[in-house]
Amino acid sequence: MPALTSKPVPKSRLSAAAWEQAALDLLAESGVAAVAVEPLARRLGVTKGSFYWHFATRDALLKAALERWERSDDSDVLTPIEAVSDPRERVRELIRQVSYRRPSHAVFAALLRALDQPLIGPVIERVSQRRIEFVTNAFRQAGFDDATAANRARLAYSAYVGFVQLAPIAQPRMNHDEFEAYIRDFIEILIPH
Amino acid sequence: MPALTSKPVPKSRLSAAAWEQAALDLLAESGVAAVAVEPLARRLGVTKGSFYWHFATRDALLKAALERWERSDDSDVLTPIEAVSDPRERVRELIRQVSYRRPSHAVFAALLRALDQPLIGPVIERVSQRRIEFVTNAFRQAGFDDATAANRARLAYSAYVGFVQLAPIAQPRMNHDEFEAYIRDFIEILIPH
DNA sequence: GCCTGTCAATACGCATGCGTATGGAAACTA
DNA sequence: TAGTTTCCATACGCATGCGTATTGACAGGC
Repeated sequence: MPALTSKPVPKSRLSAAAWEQAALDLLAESGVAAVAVEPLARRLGVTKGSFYWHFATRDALLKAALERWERSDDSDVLTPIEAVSDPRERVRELIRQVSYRRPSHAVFAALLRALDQPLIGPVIERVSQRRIEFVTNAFRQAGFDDATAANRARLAYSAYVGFVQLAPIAQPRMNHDEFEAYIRDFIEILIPH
Repeated sequence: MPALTSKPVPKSRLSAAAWEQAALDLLAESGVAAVAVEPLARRLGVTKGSFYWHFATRDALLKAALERWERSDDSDVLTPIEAVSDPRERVRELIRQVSYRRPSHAVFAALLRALDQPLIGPVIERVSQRRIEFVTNAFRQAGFDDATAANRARLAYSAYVGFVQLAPIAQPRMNHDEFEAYIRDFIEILIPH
């Protein structure tokens, strides 16, 4: 039974894309600092001799992986939700996405904790900008004036970021009903009536 | 001119408290990972031979420093604000404290980014619990029922945490007036009228 | 003035991480 | 089948961080 931690067996030979995906998986699980060459290689069942054929440096891998994530995050999360016409329902759906903690959100949470690093900061900055604009538009369509919509969007996004950070240590661990009630209040507070 | 980064000159001989304070300073500036024995010793103008006389291990220092911070954070931030009688004004004052980014908040922001570490998680957990209770009480006094007060407090605290995290990369860097307007909306949204 | 306890310097061993160099095996190509 | 390209293993050098061991300097108590 060869199962140390995950999958220490190389299917065949590796591609750069495989390294990038593995980096994102590890990133989501254990944070940016854990994305190191040797551990990744062990996980893929090879040695770092392989890695340095595909990438010049560790930062190059990180950069490529982040670009991959940023692309997929946009098209997987925001774009589908844009189809929802009612702005209240759209925001509700956005929040619901978060609660289900898809892999993309785990990556986001991990990146938030490494905002200070030069490779990470700009990514979060761009993603945040787009998301806040997305929510601002929803609020405008819900009838708020521009300034109010912007501030409510900032508040909503900050609350989202804070929630993502605090969720793993949430005190008595909210159950499903409590969470639904919280979301109801969340929406009601941000978009009254 | 012996000034490399800060103060590489030992006043005399060091105490454990001096190490703890230096650890908190470095923590606030560069995060938990930066709190390493040799860099700290350099900063204090000694070598690690000194450190291991005062502390058995690096984690022991971190633990002591965190206890020190947790104590002072309670008495410096929450307790003084409890004196403010009007709940709206109390929350407003709490938020204002954050905006001025006192050292204690820089420590908090750094700790948030290391929530996964076993020494950090419980500290943030306790501090968050107390703060959320504090805000929940304010909302109750403002006339909300228990469940609503709790959810609004969660939302407010999440927004606070998110704001602290995002502030360093805030897009066009809010100016003072914009920030004041944001705070006004923040209060208005959370405690209408 | 000695002696003991307090604080610190130096030197070491060990681990982990990055990146390089070089050689080998497997796969594709001609 | 011979040769080239692609992918990977092994071994090394270097840096940083933790913790230990040993020795030294300087204080105060006697």
